[in-house]
Amino acid sequence: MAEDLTLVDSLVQSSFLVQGVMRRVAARQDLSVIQMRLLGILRDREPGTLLLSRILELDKSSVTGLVDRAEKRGLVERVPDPDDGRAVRIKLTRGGRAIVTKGAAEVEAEIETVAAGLTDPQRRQLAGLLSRFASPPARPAVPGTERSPS
Amino acid sequence: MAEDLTLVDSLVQSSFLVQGVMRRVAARQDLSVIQMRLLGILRDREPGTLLLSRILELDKSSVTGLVDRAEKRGLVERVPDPDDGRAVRIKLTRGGRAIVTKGAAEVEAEIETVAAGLTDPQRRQLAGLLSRFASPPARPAVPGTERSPS
DNA sequence: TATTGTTATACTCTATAACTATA
DNA sequence: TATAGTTATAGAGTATAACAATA
Repeated sequence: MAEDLTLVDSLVQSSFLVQGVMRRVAARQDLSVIQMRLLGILRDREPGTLLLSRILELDKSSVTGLVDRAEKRGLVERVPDPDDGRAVRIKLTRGGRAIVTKGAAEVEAEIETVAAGLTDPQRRQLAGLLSRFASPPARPAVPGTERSPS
Repeated sequence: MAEDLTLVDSLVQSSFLVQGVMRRVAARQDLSVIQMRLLGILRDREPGTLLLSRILELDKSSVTGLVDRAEKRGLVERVPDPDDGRAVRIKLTRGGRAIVTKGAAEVEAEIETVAAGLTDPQRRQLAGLLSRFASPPARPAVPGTERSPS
């Protein structure tokens, strides 16, 4: 069983599978995937609204709302940018960091479970191939794009 | 460059990449990913509201709204189920089929572009590994789960 | 003038609870 | 009683357009 899918089909189906895992993990903290992804991005950065909108590929006004809701729940905070009076820096609170750390660990664990059928060499191979796929060398992308909650 | 990510990281990142492709392709038809996914599911089935809700992992009332909007745009239609007076069958219209066919081709083309850096054997290998990942043999899932617009 | 960010508005997506109709 | 589906409601997520403040 499980006759091989095409490359595209297998990528599309696994993307839904992974998104489903993230959705269930985020839901446990009463968060959406996009909220968890926001927290994931903030783990190693303090971007402004505009940069966040480029990373997430959302309109800046959508980011304002996203950050509003996260801030209301005490997960992130806005601090004034010392170098630019117009700008803010958005950063994780301690509570936000705790939640994203836990969420990342749970996503990791659940995906590892799904991948349990693969041997170690197969896992390394898959990781290597996907790395090249997910980060093509010649990609004129936005700096910092596609860093995600893991 | 592109030092290898962990298996989980590469899966998460590629899932965002693929979802981004689908979002842009669907947006060209002024559709969301979930609407395009709905059309994709209907390509080879005429499920009822309840079965659709299990496939999409949404509440049945969410499916009602989803189908309402698709029907209003002439992409799907509800026909009475001949075997059950309570049920409906949701099916693609001709226009809906045209759109999903085009969308699937575009997703295919865009993902192929991203995968252009891989050799043929690498592509086969990746497809094979992902197939086993995306459809683990021992998965007590809902029948029909995770079929997507491609 | 251009950039950073927010606000106002409208629509889609989603879940919960309550309901109707049929089995 | 149970099942299939819809409706009412509320909230999150998103984009567009217009705005304020700073560069």
